Amino acid sequence: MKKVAVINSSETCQTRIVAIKDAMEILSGKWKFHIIGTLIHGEKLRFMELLREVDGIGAKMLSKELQDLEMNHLVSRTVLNTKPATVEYQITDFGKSLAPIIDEIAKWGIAYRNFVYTNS
Amino acid sequence: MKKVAVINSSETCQTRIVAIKDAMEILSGKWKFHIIGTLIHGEKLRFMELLREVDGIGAKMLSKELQDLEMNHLVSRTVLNTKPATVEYQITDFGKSLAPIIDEIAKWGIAYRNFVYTNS
DNA sequence: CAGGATCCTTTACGATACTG
DNA sequence: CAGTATCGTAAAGGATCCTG
Repeated sequence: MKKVAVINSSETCQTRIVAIKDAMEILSGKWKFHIIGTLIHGEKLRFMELLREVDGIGAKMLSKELQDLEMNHLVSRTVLNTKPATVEYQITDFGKSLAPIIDEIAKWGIAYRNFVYTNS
Repeated sequence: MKKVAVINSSETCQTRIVAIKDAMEILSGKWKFHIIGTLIHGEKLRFMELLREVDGIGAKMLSKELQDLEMNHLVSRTVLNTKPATVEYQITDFGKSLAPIIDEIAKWGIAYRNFVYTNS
């Protein structure tokens, strides 16, 4: 009984560590959260629109990050047959499940500012 | 009235972006969450203990990350006058405010696994 | 318009050896 | 014990030019 409990708790802990590693691997980098945040906000954006809205990013980075996000099922990509071709990016339903994380991070970032400001 | 609303929402949006940038700057890297998680779990750990508990990290990285975290008020460092000197690291109260973020990320990491597993 | 190719700079990270 | 110094590699990020 005790043994089972220990094993379970150990497994839970390992699971958490692996889960955090997974998540960070997918979400790491300078731009992921900005892109996702932008897409959650304004569904269906074209490449150029994202390039403008995600402040400071370059075309290469945006392209690469979008591919990553698409590969991980967080963003969908639709090519419209116009000419010249336009492409629409959209957050997936699963991608939307990141909203709570982004909210928490934003909240904490604000709290951090207040804290540093108050204690300096 | 409309104008005020727009300005407010724009300011709020900017604030969020900056907050996320702040937070990610402080929390980015391969090890921050693991170290913080470990310290939240088991208050008062020495350098060597952390080196053992944070799986895979090297002394140089640990040292540098701890300095970062201390500088950002997330971790406190206490030198005990024993010989040879031992040092205790401890999460600060403010550092503990990261717990919700870590929880959300861990939750999401698990959900991600399930999602990918189910859709593949 | 949407991006790939190329080249370059800068960080991140890691192994090893060494010191108070 | 708790680090620092040094060196080296790999990955991230960016500027510019080019193409269907």
